Parts: sequence; structure tokens; C-alpha cells
Amino acid sequence: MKIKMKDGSIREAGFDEELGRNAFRHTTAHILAQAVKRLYPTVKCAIGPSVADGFYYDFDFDFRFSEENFAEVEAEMKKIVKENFQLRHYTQDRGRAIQDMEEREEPYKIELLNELPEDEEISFYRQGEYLEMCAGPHVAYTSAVRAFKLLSVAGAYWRGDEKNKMLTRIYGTSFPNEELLEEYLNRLEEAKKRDHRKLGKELGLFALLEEGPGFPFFLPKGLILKNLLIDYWRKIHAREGYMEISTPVMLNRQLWETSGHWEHYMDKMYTTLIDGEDFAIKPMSCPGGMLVYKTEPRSYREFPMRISELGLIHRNEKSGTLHGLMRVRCCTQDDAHIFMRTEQIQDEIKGIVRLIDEVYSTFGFKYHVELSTRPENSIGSDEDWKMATDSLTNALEDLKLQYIINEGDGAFYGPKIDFHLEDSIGRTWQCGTIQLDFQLPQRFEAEYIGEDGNKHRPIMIHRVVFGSIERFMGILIEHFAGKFPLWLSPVQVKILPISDKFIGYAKEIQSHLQKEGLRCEIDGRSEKIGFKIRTAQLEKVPYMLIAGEKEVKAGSVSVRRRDGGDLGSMTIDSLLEALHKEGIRKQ
RNA sequence: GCUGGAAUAGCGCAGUCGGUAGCGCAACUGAUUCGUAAUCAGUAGGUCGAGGGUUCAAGUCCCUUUUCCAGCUCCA
Repeated sequence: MKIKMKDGSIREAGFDEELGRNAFRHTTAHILAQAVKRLYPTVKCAIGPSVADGFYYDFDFDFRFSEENFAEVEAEMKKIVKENFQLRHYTQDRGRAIQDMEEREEPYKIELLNELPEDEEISFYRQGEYLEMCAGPHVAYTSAVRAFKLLSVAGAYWRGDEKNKMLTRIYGTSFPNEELLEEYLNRLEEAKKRDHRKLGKELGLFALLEEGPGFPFFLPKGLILKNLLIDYWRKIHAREGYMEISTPVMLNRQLWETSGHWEHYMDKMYTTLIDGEDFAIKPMSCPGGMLVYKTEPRSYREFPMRISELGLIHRNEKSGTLHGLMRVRCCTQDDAHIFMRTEQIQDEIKGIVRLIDEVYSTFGFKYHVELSTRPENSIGSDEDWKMATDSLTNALEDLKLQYIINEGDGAFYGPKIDFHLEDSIGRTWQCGTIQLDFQLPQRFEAEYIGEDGNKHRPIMIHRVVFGSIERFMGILIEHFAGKFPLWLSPVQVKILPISDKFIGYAKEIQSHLQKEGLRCEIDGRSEKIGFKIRTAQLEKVPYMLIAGEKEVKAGSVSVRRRDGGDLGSMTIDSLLEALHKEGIRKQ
């Protein structure tokens, strides 16, 4: 495809290249805007870029635009593609550009223009009667866009600010041909089947009930999974020299005033009264950890002192943001607070990054890293923030880790390194985070005795690996599509007797396997073997053992794998050997 | 919180113009005792998310509200 760049030059790029694909989708967004303008001339256009899997365009409609309008808009878009307009690029000075936009009554474009420097040459693309102030690039002709589809309509604040007017955003996608579009839509359908909310219900892992919005119920099988993650977590943290504590869920107002949460986090805290005194349910575990640190005088010899806590936290998240296990109002954070001297910061951060990488690799997760800097609503001095931010940056540079900077997204007490994981449809969720905190030790007047015999202030790191166990489980469920590896499966083996006559034999096998520590169920219904297999497959149990007359005589079982089918018959001992080899628990 | 959509049996869904709430699966009972993804028959299951209104009559129309879904904003 020929791509028309902002400087007027022309480059060649395929749809498989980012440049080509983005230009292609961006041009589709313009075609959408042109169609919308033709059908509803009073509409105001805001902006319309390409995004990861398609494009969107934000409009200000003076009526209620809904998905019912898609058909007529798509029909008009088809016409525009067929009319095969050339996309013509040109520039003009800002005054002239504003004049043009005033003529076309486009207030959003004028607002954007007014913020550009007065002498700026403004880039425009024109296709037929439609012109758009735009930095491009675009494909050369509208006829290139052979396959497209409008997908959804949603509200979006003008310029992403909730104080501004909410516009109507139309999402869509486009491809060079119908086959690729079909393929994409099928992939979306497939991804929806992995949705952890759907699988959580189907597999009996957890429940979200109206009685507790954002407060998940863990069902027996989901709790097995959660506890297995916790067991694994305890094991690796013991290895890394962490000491686990547990602090109260509720603490008094004075503590939260000291920590700064009462002032900076109030809108998310649940509070109550005890004997007339304000208490808050913890939205974070750090103040509790701080109090534990202060229960004894500390020495530099104990540093770095790693104190971990599986903290049950509650936050009043806005109703519209709740999302299955990914975004809840109550979750368990695998928190840890590490106290150290300044010169220990780099090594400590590197150690945590390695630990997080180890854990994510264990599950086969891909992740990306972000460095979040000082937000508006922050506490602490400029020097402290600079030192904290530099420490994180240096550690990342040292590790040669790729990261993007997320300006102003830090915690109110310090900057952070965030680890983001992807869900089944490509949305990313922050899980691990490492936060450097100079503020809390000051506010709590934490101290240690140094080599020189004097009192000093420790540096504190907050860090989580899973993030919250709930969110991590959500990612985990979608990543494996419910087909967990053997060691994580709530039911590892299901024994399927051919008929009622063999239930006794099935029970013998079950108790044998249970002694080996396997989680094992029997399907004792009076059903045919095919139906029992079907049920076990739908439950995504990794191993099915078929027990009938043949097996009783030979003292064996017939083994069937979730993904591999019939493996033939074998003795219990050789089965156990194979299962141990695969790993029935995380060692 | 905001914009738009949705809510009917445990789950997945149908329900036309406002006129006696239905299907499939699951559950339960009985029969069947079977060899690698669905055996047959029967039974039971509902304040149609909640509250109010219009109407002779509301699952259906109107208002309020709760929860969920998509996105925005926010965030582990």
C-alpha cells in the first residue's frame, strides 16, 4: 500500500506493518466520519485515531446514536469506499485553518487549533467533500478499505477528562479483505469463551452476587486454586528471606491520619465507629506493616528486612469500574514491606524484579513494565521524589529492562514500577508493582541504629508480585482457558467406573491416589462411560481413569488425558510415576 | 461516577399487537449396568431483578431503583 505521510512524502508499507495497518485503520475512521457527516450534517467531529485492533471516532451527536444506526452508516461508508476518493494532503497556516473549521462549524477542532502555536503549519487530509485536520498518515485511496465493521458505541469524555462533556465513541475495525475480517471476528468470539467470568461460573470457581457487588465469593474449587497460589507464594517468599505477618483489617483514624490515607484516600475507604471513635477498614497493608516494624528497636544488621503479608484489603471502587475478579472492592494483596538503607535500594529492586519475572514465567505470562511518576495529589519533597524516581529508573536501566513511562501515575507517597499482564482480549491489567516510599518512614518516625551507633531513617519499599490474588486468578483462568496445569487443577484426576459394579474398585484407587496427595473425584452416576467422559472433559479435568472389568482383573486403570485422548491401560504405580513426573504439586 | 445496552427456572435462551409464562441442558425419581465427548421415561422447578404507575388486563407500556455488560474516567 502507498502511505501518504504528514510531510507530503509517500512510503510503501503493508498491512502487516504497524505503519501501514495504522494508516489503513485511521483512514477507515475518516471514512466513518465522512459517512456520519453526510447522514447527520449537524454532528460535530472530535477525534478519531487507530487503536490496537481497529479504530474509533468520537462524535458529538444532537440525538441518541445507537447500534441501530450502524446499518445506515456502514452502507454510506461502503459508498465512500466505492467512490474511491483520493486522500489529498495539504498544509495551511493556523489562521486559515481556524477559518475553515469555523465555516464547517467544528468547535472541537477549533479548540485543538487554538492550543497550537500561532505560526504552526496545520496538516490536513481531504477525501471528496470531507476534510479533516489530521497529522496522518493515510492510505492513498478510500477504495483500499475493502472490509470493515462497526463494533460498538460507548461514551467517552472529550479529551479524556471526566469534567468535560461526554461524547459518543464509535468503535470499528477494518481489514484489506473479508477473510481477514471474518478471522478477526471469530478470534473475538473464541476469546469471549475464555472470559474468566464465564469460566468461573462454568467451572464452579467463584460467584459474583448482587448482594455483594465487587465482593467475590470463592466456591470450593476456586478456593483450592487460590490456596494453591498462596502455598506457592509462601514457598518462594520463605526462600527469598521474607517473614510473614498478619495485621488487623480495621485500625483507628489516628493511624490513617499519620499515614496520610485519611486525607488522600478517604473517598475509597470504608469507615465505621467503635466506641464513638472513627475506624477505617484498610485499603492497603502498609501502615500495619509499619507498626510491626516499630514494635522493636531495629538494627542495620537486620537489613534488608523483608516483611510480607497477605493483606485482605477493601476499597470502595466506583460501581462502573468493577470487572469480575479483575477489579473488585475486596481482595488479598500479596504485599511486602522491605526496610533498608539507601545503598541497598538498587540490589533490592533488582531482586524483586527477578522474583516477579520468575513467578510470571512459571505461569507462562507475558508482561510489560511501566514506570509511574509523581501524581498531582502527592505528599513529600521534590528532592525525595527525584531520588526515589532516579532509584527506580537506575534499577530498570541496570537490568536492561524495556519499560514505558507513565507520567503522573505514581502512588501519592512515591513513584512505582508496574508490571502489566494481558487478559484474553488484550486488555492489560496492572499486577506486580514495586513502590519506593520515603514518606511513610518519616510520617511514622521509623528508625534503625546504624553502624555508627546513631539513629537513622530507613527506606521502605512496598511491593506485590501477584498484585491481588483475585486479579492474578482472573488472568490465570483466561490464560489457560480453564485448562490449568496438573499442579493447579482443583480436581486433578477423575475416576470413571464403567458401571455401578466397579464403584468399589474406583474407591480403592481414589484412596490410593489421595494418599499420594492427589485431588481425586469419582463419577458414580449410573451413566454410560461416554457421558462421564464428556462431563469430565467439560470440567477440564486433566486425567480421567476408566475402571471396568478389564482393569479390576489386571489391577490397572485405563488413562485418558484431557488433551491427548486414550493413553491405554497402566498400573496405578506407573500412572503415579507419570503424574509425579508431570508435577502434581509445585516443588 | 459518566454514556449506552441488558436482566424471564440452577445455566443457556424463546415469549409476536398488552390477553392463561415456554424450550433445551442441569436437578430429582424410576428403568438401564453399558468401554473413551450426550441411554430412555417421568417429576418438580417462576412474585418475569426490586418498587411504584397506566390499564378491565402488564414479562410486554411509563417512572424510580439495584445489579450486570461495553466503553470512558479511575485503579491491584
